[in-house]
Amino acid sequence: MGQVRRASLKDVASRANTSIATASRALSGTGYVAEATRERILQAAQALHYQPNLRARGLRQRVSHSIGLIVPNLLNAYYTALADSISQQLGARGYHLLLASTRDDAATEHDMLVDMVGQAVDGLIWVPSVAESDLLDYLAGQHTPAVAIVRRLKGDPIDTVVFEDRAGSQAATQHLIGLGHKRIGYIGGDVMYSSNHDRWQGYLEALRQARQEPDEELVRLGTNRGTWGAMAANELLRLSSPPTAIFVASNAIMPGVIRTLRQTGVTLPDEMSLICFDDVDWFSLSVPPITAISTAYTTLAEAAVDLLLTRAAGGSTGADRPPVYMEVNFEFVLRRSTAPPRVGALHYHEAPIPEALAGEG
Amino acid sequence: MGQVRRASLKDVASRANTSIATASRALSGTGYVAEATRERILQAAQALHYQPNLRARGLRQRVSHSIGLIVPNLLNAYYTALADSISQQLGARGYHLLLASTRDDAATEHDMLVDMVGQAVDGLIWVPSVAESDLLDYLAGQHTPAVAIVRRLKGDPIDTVVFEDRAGSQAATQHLIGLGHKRIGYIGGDVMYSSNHDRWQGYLEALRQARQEPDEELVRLGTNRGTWGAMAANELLRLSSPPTAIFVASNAIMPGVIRTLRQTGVTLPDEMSLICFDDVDWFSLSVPPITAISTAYTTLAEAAVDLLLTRAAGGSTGADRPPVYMEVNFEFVLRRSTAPPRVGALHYHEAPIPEALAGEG
DNA sequence: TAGCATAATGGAAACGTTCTCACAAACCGT
DNA sequence: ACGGTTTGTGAGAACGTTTCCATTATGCTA
Repeated sequence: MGQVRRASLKDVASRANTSIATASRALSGTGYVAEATRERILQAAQALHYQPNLRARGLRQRVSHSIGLIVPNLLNAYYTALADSISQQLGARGYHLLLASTRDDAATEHDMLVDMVGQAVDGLIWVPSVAESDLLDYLAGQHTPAVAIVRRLKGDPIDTVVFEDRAGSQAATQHLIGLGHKRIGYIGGDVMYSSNHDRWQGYLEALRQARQEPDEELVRLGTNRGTWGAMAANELLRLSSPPTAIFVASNAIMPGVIRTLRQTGVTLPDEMSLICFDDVDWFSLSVPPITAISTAYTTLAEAAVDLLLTRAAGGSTGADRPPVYMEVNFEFVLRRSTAPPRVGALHYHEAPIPEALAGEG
Repeated sequence: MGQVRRASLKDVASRANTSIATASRALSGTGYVAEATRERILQAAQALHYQPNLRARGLRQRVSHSIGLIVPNLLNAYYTALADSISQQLGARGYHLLLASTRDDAATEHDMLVDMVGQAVDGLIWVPSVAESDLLDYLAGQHTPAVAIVRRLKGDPIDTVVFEDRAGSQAATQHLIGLGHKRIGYIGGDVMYSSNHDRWQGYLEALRQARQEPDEELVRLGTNRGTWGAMAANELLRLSSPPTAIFVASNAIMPGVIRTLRQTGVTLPDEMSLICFDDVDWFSLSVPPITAISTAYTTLAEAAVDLLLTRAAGGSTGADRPPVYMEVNFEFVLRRSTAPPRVGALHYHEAPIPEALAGEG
């Protein structure tokens, strides 16, 4: 009639003919326990394949050594790289990772967050999908520290680490301006997300600084998806005065843009310059290779984990210090998809609306 | 001097002037509780922002409603798509996801797995990095059900869901053979992993069926990384009698292969046919678009979750039924990177050893 | 030899739940 | 008026830990 459950400390203790308390001490290495007894206990534990129940331990110690990560999805290389990096960081510091993806659905996001708090995570790393959230009060009420990444919350009420969206975007646009472009298109995601908002603003800012009047026609705000890129690029090309360069604000949008450009026979970089915020590996293999603003995922991950764990440790380091706001540097990666504008008008073939791409699902 | 911890059931109960037991019943909706009392309790819970501690609940109920996922990394689109899909599946079924990535390091893998069992997950979805593992005995001892995905364990001792590595590989090779290729190169990962092993075998099998003598010179087994692809492609090109087609066994290897081909000026598909096991979105944007064997991540994820949860539910469905082994279908995606071999010898430029690519880290 | 720190042990409380009971009150059908 | 069901409630055990505390040997110093 072998037991049908995992061996518990009680089992170990009784097999080693000792008390639970002593067994606990022996295994955790704290407090007094005679060498002989320790030996017996260790052996018993070994024999029973004893594995401490971290859930119970967490309950007693009120620390779970686990943190939650909430991202919109795992299909965009953006979040994937982040998750991988964060997972590494946490592992190295003895923490477990609970992962949830929200598909940018507010209700789902709410549920997952509440749920993670329920799981008693020690902290939360969170890509918020909304700028203002009742979840903040909630988190405060539950005494669960959280750090926002990638996207900001209004007023930055909690620790925040984002990329230099505005500055990077500005640099990209300036690059195009510097090449002599007068009509620069912008294809980006929904500006309700701060990252998209800031990139958009960076673009406008650069134009203003160069004394170029922003043309609303040239700005296409949609979603961070390949399908949107295809549509938006099509629209830009059909303008009576199409752009000579396009700044794409997310790698997820790029496949659609490139596809449309190919289908319409517009050549890069002669007839159209193309630059993207956010570098992914296949950009360097594209024909021509794509110039991009590269962001340091690892740095962001490190910063976020650091911030969170310090905050979670609380007490000593001052749990009530004001929220920290950080931006991690971008890097300009010059490749071959940008060049001075060609003189003369742009001609392109009539293109069918491209079919859906394998997007973020 | 407000409380510095989360509100517990006790707090709710005392605020509602009732017992813990009744509060529990009211909130869980089980058993008898008077309407008036229920009202009071719900209000108290609301006021205190009460959130049940799932850790404690799990302890008592011996069910955690969480499952662990162990993957080699999250930078390869392969595992990323899988993780995303599994995360969706689990979320929909009310389960939490604990994620760990091992970097294919056996020691790390061991630790993470033991750790997850310690967390008392209800089950494990696992990409094993070794074919035989003492972890199996361990899992059995801990009564933690697990399903292996992507890679098989020797003898398939537990539920297993993999892709049709062998058949897909065979189909890819047959495609090249059908085009008339006589010298088909193979670039793949370490065959200690069953997926790589089976793909390699599928390739050999196809050759044998076509009465082609496999040439060891043409087979390059290394790692699933871009850097390896670059090296291996270089080696193949330098052969006195180079291949006219290359079968690449993993998407992660492709960037390096393509880079080398570009650098040496070998044109696709005229001078070299290229086909890849495992389709990723940028293949369709490559020049030319890459022919590939596409695998159904979502299907695999669904199957794995189904299998695991049934197993975890145990009892009713027969917890002791023999392990299930499943393969999920591949799809052949014909694009433009494959063509009949060109007559005449292949010429290529001398190429430098390409620098490291952004690989799996 | 008394006094006292040190070493070794086990009992029991606590963490926050759920859930089995026992009990009491109310309501029923005879 | 009586046995029986239904309704409502709370005490307390249990889940598997850690940890505080009390207890007992043991060794040492004065």
